Amino acid sequence: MTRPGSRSGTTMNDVAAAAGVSQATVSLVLNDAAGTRFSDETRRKVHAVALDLGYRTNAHAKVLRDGVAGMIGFVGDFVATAPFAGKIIEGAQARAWEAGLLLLTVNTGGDKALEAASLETMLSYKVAGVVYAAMYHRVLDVPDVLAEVPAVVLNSRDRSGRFPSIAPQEELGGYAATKRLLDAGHRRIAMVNIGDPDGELPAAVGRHAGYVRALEEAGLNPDSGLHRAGDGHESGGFDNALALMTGPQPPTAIFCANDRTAWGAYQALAQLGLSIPHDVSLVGFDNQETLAPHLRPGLTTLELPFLEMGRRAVELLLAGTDRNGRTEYFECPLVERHSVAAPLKSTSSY
Amino acid sequence: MTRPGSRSGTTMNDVAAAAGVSQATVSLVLNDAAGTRFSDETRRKVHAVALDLGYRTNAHAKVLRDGVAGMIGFVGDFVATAPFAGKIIEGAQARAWEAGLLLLTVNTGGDKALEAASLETMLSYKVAGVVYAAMYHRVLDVPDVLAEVPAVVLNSRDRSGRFPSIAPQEELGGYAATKRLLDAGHRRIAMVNIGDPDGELPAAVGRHAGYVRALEEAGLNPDSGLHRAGDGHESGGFDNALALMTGPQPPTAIFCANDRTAWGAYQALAQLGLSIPHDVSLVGFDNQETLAPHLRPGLTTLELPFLEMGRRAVELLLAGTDRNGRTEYFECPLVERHSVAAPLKSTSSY
DNA sequence: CCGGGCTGGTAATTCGTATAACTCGTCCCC
DNA sequence: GGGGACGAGTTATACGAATTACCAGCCCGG
Repeated sequence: MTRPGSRSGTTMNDVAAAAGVSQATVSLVLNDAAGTRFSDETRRKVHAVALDLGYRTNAHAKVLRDGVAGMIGFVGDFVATAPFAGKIIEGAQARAWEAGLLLLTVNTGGDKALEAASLETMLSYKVAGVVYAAMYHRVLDVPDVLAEVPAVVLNSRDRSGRFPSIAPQEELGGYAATKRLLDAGHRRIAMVNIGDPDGELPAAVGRHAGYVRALEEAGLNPDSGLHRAGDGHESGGFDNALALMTGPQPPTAIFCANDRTAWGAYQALAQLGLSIPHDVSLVGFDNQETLAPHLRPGLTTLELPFLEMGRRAVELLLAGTDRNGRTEYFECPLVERHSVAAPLKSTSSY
Repeated sequence: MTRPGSRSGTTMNDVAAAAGVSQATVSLVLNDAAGTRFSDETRRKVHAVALDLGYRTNAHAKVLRDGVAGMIGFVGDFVATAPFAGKIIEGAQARAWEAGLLLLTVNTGGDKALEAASLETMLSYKVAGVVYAAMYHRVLDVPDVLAEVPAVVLNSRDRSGRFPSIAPQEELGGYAATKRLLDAGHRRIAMVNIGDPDGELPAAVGRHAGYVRALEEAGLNPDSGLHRAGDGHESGGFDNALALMTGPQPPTAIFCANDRTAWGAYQALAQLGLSIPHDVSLVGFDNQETLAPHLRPGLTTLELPFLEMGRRAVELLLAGTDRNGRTEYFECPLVERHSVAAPLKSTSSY
C-alpha cells in the first residue's frame, strides 16, 4: 500500500531499514547495478518494500553526486505567446524527453533582466544545455553567460558566431514559392513582402532574394513595380494587393511573404470581385495553422519547420560536438492547397 | 576576472580557500545570514573572491538540505501547441517568477504514459507544486500521484473534487454576449454553438445557458429554431449561418460560441451579400488574437482570461491554503469591436 | 589443514550547502 | 583580577544517493 499523503518523501534509508538491509544494497538493487550479485530473495524484498513505501529517488541527491542534471533550459523571448511557434517548444520538449530530460522554460517577454536572472538560475540547476530561442528570425546577441554551457540559438543567428544556430532557409522558400507560380504558367508574378528587402529582417531579405532568383532563372526580368514592401500584417496585404490589381499592368499571381499578408490579399481580391485561384493565384508563407487551411480556398503556402527545428536544437545540445558558430538551415516545405491555378490567358508563348 | 570556460563550477570551498576563510564563513556572508557578525574586511574579501571566481550556488545542494526546490511543475495536454492558450503558460510563469520560481513544463500531447512519467520526474525534483492544465475546458480525472504535492487544475474542473480548479465563467460569458445584442435592440438572436448544449462540453453548455437566461430576462421566449449546435470550426459557422439567414424568419443577430465559428459566419454572410454589422450583428467568443481583431469589421467577442487564470493557478499553489476542491471561476470580459450595431428595423416596439 | 575463490552483502566516503554548536580572544566592569 | 559579554570566526554534521573498498562465510582442492 502506498502512502499518498506522505510529503517529505521516503528515502533509501527508510527502505533499507524496512527491508532489513543496508542503504547500499537498496541503491545497488534498485539501480540494477552491473557486476553485483544479490540473492533473489533480497532483490524481491527490496523491490517490494520500495513499492510499498512509495519510494521515489531524490533527483537532487543524484545530481549533486553526478554533476549534471537531467534538465535543459529553454529561454525564449515571446515563443510561448507567439501563435504559431508553440511547435518550436513542442519539438524541443519531445526530443528532450526522448533523452530522459525535462525542459525548464522561461519566456522573457523581451525583458533582459529577467533573461539574465533566469539564465543564472538555470545554470545553478546545472542544466545540461540551453536553447536560446527567438520568436522571429533575426540576428541577435547572445548573453555571454551562455558560454559556460552547451548552447544553441534557435530560429535566429548568433551575431558573434560563437554558438551553433538553427534557422529556416528563407531564400529557398522564396524561390520555391515563386517557382510554384512559374511552373503553373505565370509570368507576371508580384510579391508583397513583410518588410524592406534590403533591411534587417532575414525573412524579408531572404524570401525576396529567392523570388528574384526564381524569376531570373526563368529568364524574366524582375519588375520592381511588382514588388511591394508590405508590413507583415493583413493591412499590408490588403492595401498592396488592391494597388497591384488596380494598377496599369496587374499581375496574374501574388507571392505574399506571410499568411497574414495573404489573408489581406484575399480580402482585397474579394472586394474587387476577383476569384482565387481563377483570376489570381496566391502563395503564402508560414503555414499558420489557424489561418491557412481555413481560408476559402485553402492557401498554398510554405511551412516553417518549427517542430523539426526545436528537435534539432536539443539534438545539437546533446551531441555536443563543438560545431562552433555554424548555422544549420532548415528547408521550408511547400504545402499545397487550392490557391494556385494556371493563369487565365498566358501572357507568354508556349 | 571571471572564468568563462570553467565547467564543473566553482564551489564555496574554492572561494573559502582563495579567501583564506572557512566554507561556513562564505555561506554565511554570501547569504547575509541574520544574527552573524563578520568584519567588513572579511565580507568584502569573500564577496570579491566569489565574484572573481565566478561562484554560483549549486541549487541541488541547497534543495537537498532544504527539501523543496524553487520549481513548479506545469503539465498540459496541448497547451503549448494550442494557438490561443500560450497565454496560460505565460501567466503561470510570470507569477512563478515573481516568487522566484522556475517552471518545469511538459506537454503530454494527451499521452498518459508520458504524463505519468513526467509527473514522476517532477516529483523526484521536489517541485513546490504542480499545475495541471487542459487545452479546453472540461471535467477531467487527475492522476492520483498529484495528491502528494500541492496541485491545481487549470482551465478545467477536477471530477473527483480533490483539487482546487480554475475555469472560465462560461454561463456569464454567454449571458454577456447575448445581453450585448439585446442592448443594441436585437430581438431575434440566434446562437451557433460549438457543440451539444446538453453535452459534456462545459463551454457549449454554459454559453448556451447564459444565452437562454439573457433572453428570458428580456422577456423573450428562446426560439429553438434559432439555436444551432455547430462544431466549433468555421464550417459549422458557415453552414449554420447560411441556413439561419436563408430560413423563413432570419435572425438580426448571431451569437457564435467561438471566434472560428464566427469567422465561418462572416464568410457565409459575405456570400449572401449581407453586411456586418449593418444587416446582421455578430458576437464571438475566445478573442482569438490571430483572428478576431483582423476580421473586417473587427469582431466583438468575449475574452478568455488565460493570463489571469495562469497567474492565479500558481498563486493558489503558493498560498497553499487547502481550499480543497473549490472551483474558482473567471469572468470573460467583453471586447468591443465593430460587429454589433442596432438592427435595421426594430421588430419590437420602443 | 590451509589458502584461494566465490557468494552475498556492508561500511565509508563523496557531492555542495546550511546551520547549530562551539572556540578563542579581548574588553569592560565591579 | 576575575568573570561575563561580546566579537569574529571555525568545526562538525546533515541532507540522499552512488560507489569503492572491504569483509565474512562457505566450499573445494592440493
